[in-house]
Amino acid sequence: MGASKTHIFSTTHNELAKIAKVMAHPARIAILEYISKQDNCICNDLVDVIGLSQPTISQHLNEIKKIGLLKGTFEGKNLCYCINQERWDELQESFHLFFSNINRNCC
Amino acid sequence: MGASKTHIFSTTHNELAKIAKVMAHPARIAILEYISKQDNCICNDLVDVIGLSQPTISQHLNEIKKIGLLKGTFEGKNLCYCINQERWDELQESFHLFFSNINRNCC
DNA sequence: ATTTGATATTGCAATATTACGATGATATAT
DNA sequence: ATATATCATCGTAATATTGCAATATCAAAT
Repeated sequence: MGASKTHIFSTTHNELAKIAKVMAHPARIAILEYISKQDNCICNDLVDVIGLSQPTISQHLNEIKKIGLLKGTFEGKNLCYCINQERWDELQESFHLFFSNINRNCC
Repeated sequence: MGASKTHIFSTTHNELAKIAKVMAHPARIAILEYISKQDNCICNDLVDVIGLSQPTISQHLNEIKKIGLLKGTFEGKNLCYCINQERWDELQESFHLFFSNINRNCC
């Protein structure tokens, strides 16, 4: 085994799990927080800020990119990206919905 | 490697990542949603509801328990647990804080 | 055209996760 | 006491994740 049985779960559950998975690493939390606090698009400096090797940062960025949290240009040297705020708000809403939907009558 | 370099990150980042990790599996999302919607504490039926084997469900429940999301008795047959609502609210607040803290002046 | 500066990709080793069968433990019913 | 029902633990196989060195790529400057 080792692979999740995604097919037995609903799309909603799989989607939220996928988002959570991206957030399930302190480096990616740190990267997201750093980018989200910038005034402008980011150029490099993440390797210095986070403290992991360049290939590792690159991989983490890719995971973040996969769920649509980054926007900008990713071409060669003119790369310049920042948080996709629309997507950011969507994720926030997903978590909000999940946590809001609780039966307060229990216990 | 294979292990996260948790020591180079802040407690806050590690904590949020740990919580996200628990939510990073559709089975655990489904389990949490199911329990959180119940009127009463849960007794069994999770194996039927989710569709994974009993040992697997047991493992997932343990992960959820580790971050304090369940309360109740876990002794033999008198087991009876439900969502720890205080903790639930804490986690909700953690995600809310993370997503709220974004610089809207960028792009 | 070559160098430079920066990110991406590949390949690999170490570790973690997911899943389940077999087994163990524990409480209740018979 | 024995059987039954239910959850926990162990052991193991399959797969995924993390991290980095080496290397490739790519755009701009020289």
